[in-house]
Formats: sequence, C-alpha cells, structure tokens
Amino acid sequence: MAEPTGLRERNKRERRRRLEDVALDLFEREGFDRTTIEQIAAAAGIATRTFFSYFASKDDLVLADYSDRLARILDQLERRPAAEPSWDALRASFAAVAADYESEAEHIRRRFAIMASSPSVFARSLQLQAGWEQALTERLRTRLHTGTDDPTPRLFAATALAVMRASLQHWLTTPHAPALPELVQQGFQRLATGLA
Amino acid sequence: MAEPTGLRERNKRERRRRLEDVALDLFEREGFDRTTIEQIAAAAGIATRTFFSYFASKDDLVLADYSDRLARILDQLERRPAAEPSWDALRASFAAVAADYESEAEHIRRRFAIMASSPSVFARSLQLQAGWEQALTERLRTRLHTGTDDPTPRLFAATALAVMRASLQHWLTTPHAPALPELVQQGFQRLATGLA
DNA sequence: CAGAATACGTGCATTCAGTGCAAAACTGCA
DNA sequence: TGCAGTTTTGCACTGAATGCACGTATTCTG
Repeated sequence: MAEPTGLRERNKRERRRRLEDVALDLFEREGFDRTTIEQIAAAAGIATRTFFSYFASKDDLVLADYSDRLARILDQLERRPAAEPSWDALRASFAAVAADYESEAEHIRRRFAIMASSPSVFARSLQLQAGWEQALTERLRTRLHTGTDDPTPRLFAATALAVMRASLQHWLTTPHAPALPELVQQGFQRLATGLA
Repeated sequence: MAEPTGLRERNKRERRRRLEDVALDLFEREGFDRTTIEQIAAAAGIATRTFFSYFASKDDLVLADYSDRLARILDQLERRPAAEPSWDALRASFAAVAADYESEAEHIRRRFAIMASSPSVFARSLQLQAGWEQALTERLRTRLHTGTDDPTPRLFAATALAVMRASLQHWLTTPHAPALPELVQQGFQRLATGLA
C-alpha cells in the first residue's frame, strides 16, 4: 500500500501514462474525432482491445485525473472548522483547490483545448462535475445537519461549483486574467455580499 | 411564415411528434439503452435511416424541446427594465420560466426519469445548458456594458443556471416540495442576502 | 393541368466505439 | 521449474452515426 510494489503495478502505471501521453499528442495533432482508438493503441504498443482495460472510453482518457479533484475539494472542506459558516468553508476550500489548478496550468490548458474542440469530452466533464455536485451536496448536508427536504446543501454545492467553473473558464480564456484563486475568492465574495 | 402551409411541413411535424411519442414509450417500457433506433423507427413506421433526418441522435430526441427553454429565458430577460440590477432581472426571469416548468410538470418528469437512468442523455442535457450559459453570458455582457475582461457576466449566468438546476432537482426529487417558482426565488434571495 | 425543379425518404455500405468471451501470455511465488 | 492468478489479446458482434445515390412525392411555373 505504501510502495508501488511489484513489477506488475509498475508496468500498468507506466502503460497508462504512456497511453495518455501518446493519445494527447495524437489528439492535438490530428484532432480528437479523427483519432481512433486503434491508432492510439498502436502508437502506445498495445492491442486495441487492451485500451479498454485502462480507460472506459476515449473521453475518459482525456479526463483521467478528474476524480482526484473531487477528492481534493472534499479534503479541503474536511479541514475547515465545523463551526465555520458553510459558505465561507466552501470559499476557502475552492480557493485552495484553485491554487492547485494554477500550479498545473499547462496540464489543465492541454485538456481544456481538447474539451473545447470536442463536444463529447466536454459533455463528459460536465457529467463528472455533476457527480461532484452530488457528493458535495451530501457532505454539506451532514455538515449542516439537515435532511433531504432542505434545499440549501444542493443550492450551495451547485453554486460553489458554478463559481469555480466560471472562474476557470474566465481564467483560461482571458489574456492577463488575475490568478485563479483570486478570481474564485472574488466570485464567492461577490455572491455573498452585493449583487448588481 | 404565419400558417404551417403545405402538406410537406404538416407531415414532417406529425412524424416528428410521432417519433417522440413512440420513442418515449419504448424508453419507459424497455429502458433507454435497450431500445435501438431501429426499433423506434419501426414502431413509428419509418426507415431507420430516416430517423436521423429528424433527430441528430437518440439523446437529442429526449431533449427535443430543450432549445425553446433558452429562448424563453432570454425572452423574459429582455422584458426586464434595463435599469434593473442584473441579479434581480435574472431572478425575475428564471422565476417566470420556472412557472412554465411547473405547468408542464408531467412533461418534465417524464424526460427527467429517462435522464436519471441514462448517463448519455443526462450528459447531453448538461451540454445544452452550457450552451445556455454562453448565450446568457453574452446577453448579460451587453446589458452590463462590459468587455470580455469582466468576469461578472459569466459568473452571474453560471450561478443563475446553477440555482435553477438545483431548484429543479430538489423540486423533482423531494416529496411535498414547495412550488418551483418559489424555490427559485428563495434560491436567488438566499445568495443575494445572507449565506450561512 | 402538365412537366420541370426540388425536397424528402430510403436502402446500402461503411466507420468506429464499446462489450463479451475464451485462449494465450505473462508475472509472482513456492 | 512449475503452478496459480492476472492481464493481454484476438475475434465476433451490436449499435450509433454518416455519406452517397436513387427513386418517389411535392411544390412551383407556365
């Protein structure tokens, strides 16, 4: 559990990474739609069929590390004091995660470019985010000690993610944009104080 | 332009509607995934190939009337006084649209059930909503007289849609939930005043 | 109302994603 | 070295979606 252990694990990890590298390269050169899984597999030196034991779909390959992000958000939220107002806790958590994004800017930009050019990948990313919303909602529900009849947890989760998404979009598409954590903070602030 | 005119148009409309009816029925009875386009076409009395001249995909069939909703939102927004604060205008617009939803409850519930059971339809709906977000953002930008360097329009558009989505979700999944327009109003209010 | 122009439905072939299954290859360990 | 468990791989198959060409129904023009 601590060390990567055997050669088997190591190989698997390596292949997975290579698949990702090779595929991203092909996507950028040929376009996502014009790249077939057969080509990717061939370029990575594995059988076509094997591709699917590493990634469930072509879309998922692009978004391979997406699930980590949810974990980071929940993790940050866990560290906030229980007495802190939820909205403040969310703001702090998302700002912290935004800092992560900032430090991986190149990685993010690469995927974002593919997403922007490929509707199915984009749709898939939204779907994953909806999963985050659900998880966040549940977490907030326990935090607020409310039942499913209280709309607040979902409202907060949905809104917080909307702020994050809007900030990210702005940050990625606007030249000379402020740093992402700042955008996120401002976004949360904006909603919490005055709306014009 | 005023009247439906020719027989051609009439037939097309009728076929489209029949496809929708027949398909929804099949989806509910057999499940979305287990229903093939071939079956739908056969049940509607057309050739398989012809299906695709009516709907671009199986997903789109379920969400056929989705684009109207964006039009309604923008339309409502258009009617708000230009001097009104944007957030208030959004709240009023979405509340009005929520009333539409309320009156079509059965229609909505039917599609929602399919969405909930079929990831691809759900993903598609999110994708369409992202399109709304873009349109709303642009509309708000002109309303606020700002350029693309101001994150506000996108922030407001994304947040407003999040409130709408969260309210809808709550309304559809919670027994004895308040009316949708009320939920929406409260959601907007909640964000504009105090966040706990 | 006849015949030309056009739009629409349809069949066919094809590409490609994704899945199930069973055999073969490989790894880790005794 | 040989055994047990896992992974890779090939093969066959389903089903969505697209391109193309042909025939038929509709609309327009005179």
